[in-house]
Amino acid sequence: MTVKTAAVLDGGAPSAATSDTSRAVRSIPEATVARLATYLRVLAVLPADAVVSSAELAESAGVKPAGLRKDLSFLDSQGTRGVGYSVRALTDSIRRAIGAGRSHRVALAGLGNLGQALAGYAGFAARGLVIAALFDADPAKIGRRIGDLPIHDIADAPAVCRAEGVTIGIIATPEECAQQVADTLVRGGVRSVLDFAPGPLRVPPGVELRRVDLAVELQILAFHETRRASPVPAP
Amino acid sequence: MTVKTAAVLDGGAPSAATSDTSRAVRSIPEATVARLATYLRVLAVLPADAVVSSAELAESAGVKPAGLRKDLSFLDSQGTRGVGYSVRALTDSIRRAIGAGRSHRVALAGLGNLGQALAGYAGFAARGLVIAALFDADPAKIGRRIGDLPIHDIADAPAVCRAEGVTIGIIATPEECAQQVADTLVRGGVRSVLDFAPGPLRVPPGVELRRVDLAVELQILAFHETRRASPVPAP
DNA sequence: CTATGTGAACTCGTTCACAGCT
DNA sequence: AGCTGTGAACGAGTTCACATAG
Repeated sequence: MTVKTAAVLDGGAPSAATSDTSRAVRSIPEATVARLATYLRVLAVLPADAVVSSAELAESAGVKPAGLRKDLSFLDSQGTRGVGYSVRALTDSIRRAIGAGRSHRVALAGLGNLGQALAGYAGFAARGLVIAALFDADPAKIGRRIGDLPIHDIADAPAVCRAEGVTIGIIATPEECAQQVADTLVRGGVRSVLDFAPGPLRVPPGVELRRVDLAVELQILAFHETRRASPVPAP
Repeated sequence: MTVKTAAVLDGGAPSAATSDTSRAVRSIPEATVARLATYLRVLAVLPADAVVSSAELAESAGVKPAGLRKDLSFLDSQGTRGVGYSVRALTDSIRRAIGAGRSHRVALAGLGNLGQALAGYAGFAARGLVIAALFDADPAKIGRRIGDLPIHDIADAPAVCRAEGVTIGIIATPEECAQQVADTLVRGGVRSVLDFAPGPLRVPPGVELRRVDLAVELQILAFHETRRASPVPAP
């Protein structure tokens, strides 16, 4: 088998790159952050007072022991040599490093099937993510409620986001409105955006952008399928 | 701003790694494949008889010209020096390389909100992906139809998948059943799996696995938010 | 003697600069 | 002159081996 670290795609600005509000904090590699989140989930199902070895954790998380230790070396981790890691201590440590400590307020724009799936997604709260506002542009949806949150008109996003202290935005709208929605959210003070809409999206410097493109994911699988069909071009 | 190539997460087997049905085909880097898919989308909105420069395409796709050309260098691409790329020729070339040529049949397991969102997702057909079978374990859902496809009992997956010639499977079930569903699909001949369920998933060697973990994506944004809060530890 | 922590080699991917067509 | 194609430098991330602490 071949486990690949999922995908991606950048869709944002040309290069500008590293700029950011805070200066280049010499810190945890993004790839490591992703894995730390996974370790956190694995740790969650273990008794708080217990000790695990890197081998055990790695096994559960699907990575290699050495890699796991490398990841943990980025935090002020405190494993005990010859023994292992205290589940409680390690959990706290990762939480602190990753920001699962403080809670972040997120806005969700676009309440089609995908948006509703996201709205209903558990595991948000567990990770310190609080969905604080819902937006859509469809008059038929505006005003209705999902759970105990009302769906606001996307046009009101700037005001609502500020009022709710939202810093993270999720875009689950059709491709056409994605850019406009992003602009609106950013105007509301959103500094990190997770975009599910296909197509390029541009955000101002200082705003963090991540994309998940379903079509691209599938396309990559298709690629591997195709490759299977033609073992080797011609040696 | 900081555009990051999206995420990920492995969750699969420990290492086994590179093994695969076909021998290591010296071929296109995965990162490049992801971008090629994007270029394809950009190209789709251009007149077939037209010529674009790497600069123009790169601008639209959100990458740098040099990088784009590097990507294109992996295929038998034929740009004309001093001029640019023929939209038609380039499109065909990418299609062929990526496998958007032949059509792949995919099975979708789990028809909750996310599953339905996926089932309704356009852009599949456009990319040569055909949803050929739907599965769920909920008796209330089995037998109903979405579009013109009936929802089958996941237990029938092996038979149905083989009958339908399915090679790609999408798992949109709750975490608890993910592993079992994966096993079932694989038994039905599925060779590539896209997993949306959190938690680790193990597939046999030779089966390609990709994961999209919403919680992890969000967690990464939260991380950047947190980092923003503390500019620099203490110089 | 066990399991952690990490420097150093290595692999993969990105960036750049420029040579080569047209 | 203009834009493609790519070798070579660079950087990020992964793997490994081993020194180190309990």
